[in-house]
Amino acid sequence: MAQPSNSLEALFPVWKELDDSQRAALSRAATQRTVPEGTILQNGSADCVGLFLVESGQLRAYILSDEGKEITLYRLFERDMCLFSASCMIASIQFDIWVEAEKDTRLWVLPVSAYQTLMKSSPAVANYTNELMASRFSDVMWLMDQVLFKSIDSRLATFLIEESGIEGSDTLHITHERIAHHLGTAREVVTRMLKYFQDEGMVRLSRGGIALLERKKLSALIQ
Amino acid sequence: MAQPSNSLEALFPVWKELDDSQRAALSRAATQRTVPEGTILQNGSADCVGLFLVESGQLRAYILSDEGKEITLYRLFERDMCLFSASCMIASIQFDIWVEAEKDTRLWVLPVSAYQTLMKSSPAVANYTNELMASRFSDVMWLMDQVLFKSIDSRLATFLIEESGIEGSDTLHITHERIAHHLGTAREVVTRMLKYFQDEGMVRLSRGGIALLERKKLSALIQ
DNA sequence: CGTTGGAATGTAACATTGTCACGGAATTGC
DNA sequence: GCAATTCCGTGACAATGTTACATTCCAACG
Repeated sequence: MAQPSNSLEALFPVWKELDDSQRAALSRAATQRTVPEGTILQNGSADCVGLFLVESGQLRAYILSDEGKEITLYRLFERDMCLFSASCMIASIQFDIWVEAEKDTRLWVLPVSAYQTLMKSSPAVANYTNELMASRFSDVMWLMDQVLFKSIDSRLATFLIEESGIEGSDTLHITHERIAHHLGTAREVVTRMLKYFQDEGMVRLSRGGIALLERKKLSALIQ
Repeated sequence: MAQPSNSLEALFPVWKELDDSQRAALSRAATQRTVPEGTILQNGSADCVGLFLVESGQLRAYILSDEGKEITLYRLFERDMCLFSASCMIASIQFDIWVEAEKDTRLWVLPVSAYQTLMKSSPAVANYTNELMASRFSDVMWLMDQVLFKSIDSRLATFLIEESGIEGSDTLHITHERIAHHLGTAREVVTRMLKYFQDEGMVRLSRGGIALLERKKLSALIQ
């Protein structure tokens, strides 16, 4: 059977540090999964399937309040690995994260038991996991900085520019509500600020769409 | 020479997983330090002395904005270890943390190089470091939840009760400004809310002091 | 002792952001 | 075409943050 273009071997950075039996065990345990956009891959602490290794597509990790407010913590792209879908693997993790597919996504699932065995026996895997967690930690600290120290106009401008980079286009197809969920604010606040951006000529709004007209002016808003 | 009551052996949980040469190397590298209340042990990314292992006293980790706003991320007590004073050890850490002594504190300093050698060679140490990072990550996620989803009265009530637990007293000796720095808000906001608490009979205020009068009423504010 | 300087607190006015309650417009599914 | 749903616009108000001071308390000093 033909290997897919992005094999486990190519995606998992510490593969080269593993010995033959470890490689065999991981290959045996790993499975592939393809999910359509919108799929909730992880809801809070509910399940603990294993680590997700993104082969293609895009995931979004976020937290959710009792009242339904949400904020995006970080996003995962090709080659990124999602630790928190396996939070039961690490006893000290005491919070609930949600993960959804932002695009149709193909991913490897590495079961907790197999990965845990690797971590216990291989310092390389344990240290890689460490770096991975530190990387997500850094993402969340960046977000903390944004939430605490930046104003909404700055944060919205940052988001629009970032998003246009991800999509590779000056026109974003996204609703105000989705933006609000990314930023952890209310839809009305986004609408209000976008309207101001439009009045200033920085964007052109349409239903479900935002065209960036003046990147320089938007960038100037970023503190 | 007499060992201090809290030896490295007693404080470092994975000591028992180390072999003799590892123990010897760590003992040789570790130094002790005693710092008075108010000492800044770590400022941003400036230095990278090593891991702090608290023997006695109390530390506070926080972030600081350009404009001088700050918020407490978590606190460290006896037996806790501070990873981020050694952030250079983990390449993926991309944020700046400040650490100050909230009380006179006695701590061990484990130099980065020695600890890194341990992590590379011992899965136990690497996995312990993992748990440690996950634990701090959880602290920060709790804070994120507070900042995003809770109101100020709830957060202040939570802080007062928590603080009285730490101090073991119903009377706190702390200024409004220090509380504001813990909560990541402005001094005036704390003053305003405390005045409300006092009007409701929940606390009695004095210069530099807050007496908790009605814990039940305070607890009821916590969402 | 009185004085004085700094730290801590009080407070009013205003700006920004979040919440609530709508209504209207655009799109989708019959 | 029509109904239902999604998305957006908007005004009023609440909560929190900011600015700019005034006032009070305390400790140190002469």
